Amino acid sequence: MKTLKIPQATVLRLSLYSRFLEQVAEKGVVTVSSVEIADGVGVNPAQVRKDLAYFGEFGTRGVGYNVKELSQHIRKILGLHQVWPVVLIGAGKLGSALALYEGFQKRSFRIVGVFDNDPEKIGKKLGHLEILPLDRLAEVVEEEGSQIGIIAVPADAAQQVAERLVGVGIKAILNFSPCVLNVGEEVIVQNVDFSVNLEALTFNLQMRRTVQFR
Amino acid sequence: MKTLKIPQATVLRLSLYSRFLEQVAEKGVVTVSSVEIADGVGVNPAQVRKDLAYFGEFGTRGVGYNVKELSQHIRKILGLHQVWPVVLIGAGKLGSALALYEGFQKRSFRIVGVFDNDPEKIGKKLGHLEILPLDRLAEVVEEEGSQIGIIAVPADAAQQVAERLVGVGIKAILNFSPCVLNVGEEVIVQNVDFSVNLEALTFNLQMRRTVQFR
DNA sequence: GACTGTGAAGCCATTCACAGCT
DNA sequence: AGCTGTGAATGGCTTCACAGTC
Repeated sequence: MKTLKIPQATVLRLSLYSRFLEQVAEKGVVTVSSVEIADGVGVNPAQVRKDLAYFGEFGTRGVGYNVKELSQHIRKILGLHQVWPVVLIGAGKLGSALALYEGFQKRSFRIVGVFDNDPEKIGKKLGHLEILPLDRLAEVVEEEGSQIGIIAVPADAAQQVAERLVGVGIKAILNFSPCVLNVGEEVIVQNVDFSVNLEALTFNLQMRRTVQFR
Repeated sequence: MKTLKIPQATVLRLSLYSRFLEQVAEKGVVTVSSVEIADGVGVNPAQVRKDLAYFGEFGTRGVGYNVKELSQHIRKILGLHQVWPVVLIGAGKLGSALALYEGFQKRSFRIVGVFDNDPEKIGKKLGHLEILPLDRLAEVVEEEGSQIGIIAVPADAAQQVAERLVGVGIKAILNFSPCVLNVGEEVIVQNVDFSVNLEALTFNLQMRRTVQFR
């Protein structure tokens, strides 16, 4: 077992496996095979086995994988054995929805600060959190030890916010704004871009209309 | 120039090119090179040229691409020369944020119906749209000719909603719920999954702490 | 017999490098 | 000289196929 050079695609799938395993664990299932996991998340069984094999030998030949055990392993691989304090920039409609989303804590994330630059919003509450002005960002990041920031501001402010986040020591950004952020190599960015995904749908719909498939 | 077998990755990038071109068009720029586009969206210039070459020869050697012209071409390739009527299921926090998001119309999408099964919400307004019960779905889809549905409901309802959408003739689904949908081959699904993306961040943060990079 | 772990093969996507046009 | 379009080379990811284990 050696680490280093894990395909990005593998990491994304681990997340899916993890959720699937927690689902079946709730139903009381004790053992699963790679075929069951594969069916559950819509991939090839060999893929599942290969993905897991990057990190060790978790299964038993002839039997399969112990659900609880594998679930724990994957959570640890993904770093979810600890709680991650996250700062959220942008308290608009999307930002508010994210701030109030209960699903984060189930996956081991905790929003520790919500920031906005609109004086109208500052001081208001989102759940148990008060919306703070951006000047308080550095302070909160330091206090809480946040390494992750979520950007939920309009496109024209996103780059500026990104730089600010990097400036206060944030190491990873989840970007919901519809633009490409320009940050140093050392900062990890993941984009959640609905338009891009919607447009993949329209492209394919159009294709099917003009070209004959299978 | 032949169609068929366009890499999925190419389609996603086209969306980025499209947005980038509209940005620079607003600034009055007339011509761009593949290098400028590449820098703008963070990819390799050869990639840009290859992506575009799947669909024709849009550039002029020695000069570059005409911004307006290329922008139009790409919009057409993505199917954005027409307006797409979209139905949205789920009027919770996320659904509401999506219903009120102004960015969709800039990209040629129009939300034509918002649905929920919570009697508390039905009848309330989201912008100019009234929240409707799910029984009205078939009617709206038919009237508006929607082919695209957005799922913004909790995980435990998502599969059921997906089947309902397929049942009324929806051909493509943008899924915001944290689960893998099981629908027929003929339905196109794109998942927007924040947890998966967040967990890619934690994985990488953890990696960097334990393993030495470059 | 059932299922994992894994080398090898196959497939797809990205990047290089250069001919060809302006 | 500058830049596109593209075959060839490379790199990465997925799937196959089977030896190994229970």
